[in-house]
Amino acid sequence: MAAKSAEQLSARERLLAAANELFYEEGVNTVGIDRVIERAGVAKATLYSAFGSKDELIRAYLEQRYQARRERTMRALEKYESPRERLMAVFDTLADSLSQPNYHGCAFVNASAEARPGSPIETAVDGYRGWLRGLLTQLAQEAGAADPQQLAWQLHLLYDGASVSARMDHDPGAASPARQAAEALISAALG
Amino acid sequence: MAAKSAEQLSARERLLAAANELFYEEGVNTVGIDRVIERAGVAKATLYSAFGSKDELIRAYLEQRYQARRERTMRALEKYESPRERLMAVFDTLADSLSQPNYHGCAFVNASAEARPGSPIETAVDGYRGWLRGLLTQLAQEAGAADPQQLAWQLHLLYDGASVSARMDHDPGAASPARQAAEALISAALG
DNA sequence: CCGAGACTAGACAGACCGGTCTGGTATAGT
DNA sequence: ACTATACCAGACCGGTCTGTCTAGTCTCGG
Repeated sequence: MAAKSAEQLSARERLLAAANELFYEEGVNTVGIDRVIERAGVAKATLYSAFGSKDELIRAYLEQRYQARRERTMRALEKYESPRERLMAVFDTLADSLSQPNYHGCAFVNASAEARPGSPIETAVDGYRGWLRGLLTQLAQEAGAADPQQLAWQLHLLYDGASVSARMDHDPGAASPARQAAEALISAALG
Repeated sequence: MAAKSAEQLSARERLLAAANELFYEEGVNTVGIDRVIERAGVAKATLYSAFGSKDELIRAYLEQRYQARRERTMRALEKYESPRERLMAVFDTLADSLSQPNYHGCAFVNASAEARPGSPIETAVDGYRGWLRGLLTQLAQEAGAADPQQLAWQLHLLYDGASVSARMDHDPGAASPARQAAEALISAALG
């Protein structure tokens, strides 16, 4: 459970950590294999025995971010009882992410923009988006929305829009209008 | 005024057309100079005498798309009188774009995800986003919103979110929930 | 007729790409 | 003590990248 100290991380874990930093900050295409292994302090052969290809390393990097986001979001949900509060908790978690100093946009949007069609990247992206949409839909239904799928889609648009705006407009407060809009849309959908 | 036939387009125009197709469909980093000049039927030296660098070609490509979108949007606005209808016309134009068969996401979001910080790409992106935000703010103000900047920001989030969703969820109808949400937010902001 | 400007074709440079392979070391299980 | 495993360092391969440069063609104004 406790975090391992840097020296005792396995080669695979160090590779994933290095990939997470470099791919997220500079883009999956810009960053070459050599920079990843250099930061991880790992031999090139080790990377290829662990992941098989760069595409698979990228997929593992996205999968890791997906799991981390899911856990963070679910942990925030647990603090509330009502579906409506739980919906807003999703946007609270988003606000936390967007206001972090090294925020560089949604990793999935960025990776998808660089991905070749049919690459394993798209699989990871679909998984992440499917989970978030499903979560929003379920909460919208529990809240009693007349059309839960429609409300979930609208909230998903706000979620994505805030991620885009935070990066492209250099404004870490983009989650605030998203949150207010979400409140208004939820109220309208329940009335 | 009339479109020139393909043969009498200047080398610069043919380069911009080729860049528009290739960069938009496959990404600005993935597509190399050689593919652009091959499609344009132009020598490499001509590209570099006309644009100076690949980055500048990308900037010109984005600038061209920005102008095209601005003209299309403004033309749609002119058909309406009331600020509220004019706001919705912005989303009508968006719906047209998203439902085109070769839609590959917002060119500015995609290019920005691939851009190195400080590259001329960011200048073009800022110009585009500043124009759209300004337009939305002005219309929101004319419509009588209590907080025009807040409403404009919210609508901008929906606009971006729909672009992202159309591409990443493979759903060209993403403008529809954006439009409905925009209606609800505008009503709430005027009430 | 002459020369300037715009253009084409393509070789070339230097860097970097993803990926493979060899060779050597350190450690742990039996 | 032997061996399997995991790992590191780095050479190497074929290919691609942006950008430069040479050399030759075509057109048009004066």
